[in-house]
Amino acid sequence: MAPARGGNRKARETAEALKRERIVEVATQIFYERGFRNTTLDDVAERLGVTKPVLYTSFASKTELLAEICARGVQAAQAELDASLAQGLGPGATFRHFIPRYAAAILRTQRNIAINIREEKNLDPADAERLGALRQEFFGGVEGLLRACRECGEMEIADPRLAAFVVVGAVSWTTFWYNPGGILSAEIISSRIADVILGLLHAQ
Amino acid sequence: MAPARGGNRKARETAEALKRERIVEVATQIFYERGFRNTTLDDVAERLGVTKPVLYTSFASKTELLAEICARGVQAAQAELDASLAQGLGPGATFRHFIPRYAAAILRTQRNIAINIREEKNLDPADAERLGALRQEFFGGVEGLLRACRECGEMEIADPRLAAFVVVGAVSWTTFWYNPGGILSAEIISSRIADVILGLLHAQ
DNA sequence: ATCAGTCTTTACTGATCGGTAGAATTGTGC
DNA sequence: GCACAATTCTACCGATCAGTAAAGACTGAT
Repeated sequence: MAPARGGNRKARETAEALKRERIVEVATQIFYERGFRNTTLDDVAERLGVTKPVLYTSFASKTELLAEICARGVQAAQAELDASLAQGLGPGATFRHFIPRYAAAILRTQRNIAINIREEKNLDPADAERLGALRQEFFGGVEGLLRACRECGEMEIADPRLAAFVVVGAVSWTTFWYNPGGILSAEIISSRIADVILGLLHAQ
Repeated sequence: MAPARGGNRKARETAEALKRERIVEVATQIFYERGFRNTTLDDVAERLGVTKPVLYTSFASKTELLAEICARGVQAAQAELDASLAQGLGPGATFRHFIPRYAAAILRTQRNIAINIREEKNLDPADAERLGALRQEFFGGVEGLLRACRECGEMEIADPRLAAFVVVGAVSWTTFWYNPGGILSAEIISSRIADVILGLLHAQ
């Protein structure tokens, strides 16, 4: 019954990964509810049913935990962009494929996005720079896609950069009003937001 | 040369008002740069060339100062809405009058808006409620205006509430990318944003 | 049962900072 | 130039909390 040495190690690593995941999950919720600086690591540990030093076996510092939480939002958005680009469609079709999935990803990672926006000044400068670069990369991708749409004549876009700001802004802003327990489901909102944006760019 | 008793008192009150204004101005800048919790009142006092207790002659607490800063953003937006409504125009014309001025007001109070969004969790609960009510009032006004536009057949609006979210979101989001020192001036941005929004609602 | 290695807890430290009491200073009117 | 009021400064308190060291508990293998 006893697992071999290798298996044991693997089991420990899985356990560690699960623990890390639980910490991120709970911390995301509390940071979102009360704010980063109004939450102590004792609060996080308490809701996990453990004590503070346990957190330090998975994260080197409170800000490292914050950085991990922030990163997940941008990464989810970037993953949708990558997936849409990988479909091998033309610019317009790629954009139409992307938008509803992007909106859905933002609603899914709503708390991460909100924390990222709110707590940017509490990040370690190195992390802030890293995350800023990720955001830039994503934004550049959206802008590039819009520019491609314009160049092949599929959409009327006066200023691709401003258009990208409006698109990203309209989607990101849902973070501040979307209520998971409300009347409108995430599916309906992401689909309607997509309609609005595509209508805006005459891209339907 | 000596002012009368009444004049002296008035002078003192003006001085107090000016002092209060300077404190708000400087605190807005530093809170915006470093974040509320990363700024000490000693920092604010230092940049003003005074010491901490001086701040307490104008504000009862650090959070009261924060609340004042946050309130100014919403108030500026509300003032533009009120002014547009007071023109006595029809819904569509009122909306077209309002949008560019609203965008300009947000760019003008950019730092206040950003601080309001970021530091909401650091507000005193009573202040948070008060400011939330102000925001609600403003949002309700925009939603009502859009509903009126739809009802008199001036615009195609499927869901006035969602439309209000998109309008407020598109404008508010400028807070996070507008750079006062950048290429695009506030005038150009507010005018272009207005075009985008009005185009979106087929209201031009 | 016992031992070794791992994980968890208790208990503490050191630094930070909002807020304040009382001394010192400045300015004003006579 | 003096009395008196208003304002500002110096110096401190007390609470909070990230982070850690060292003791203790658990686990599985022998």
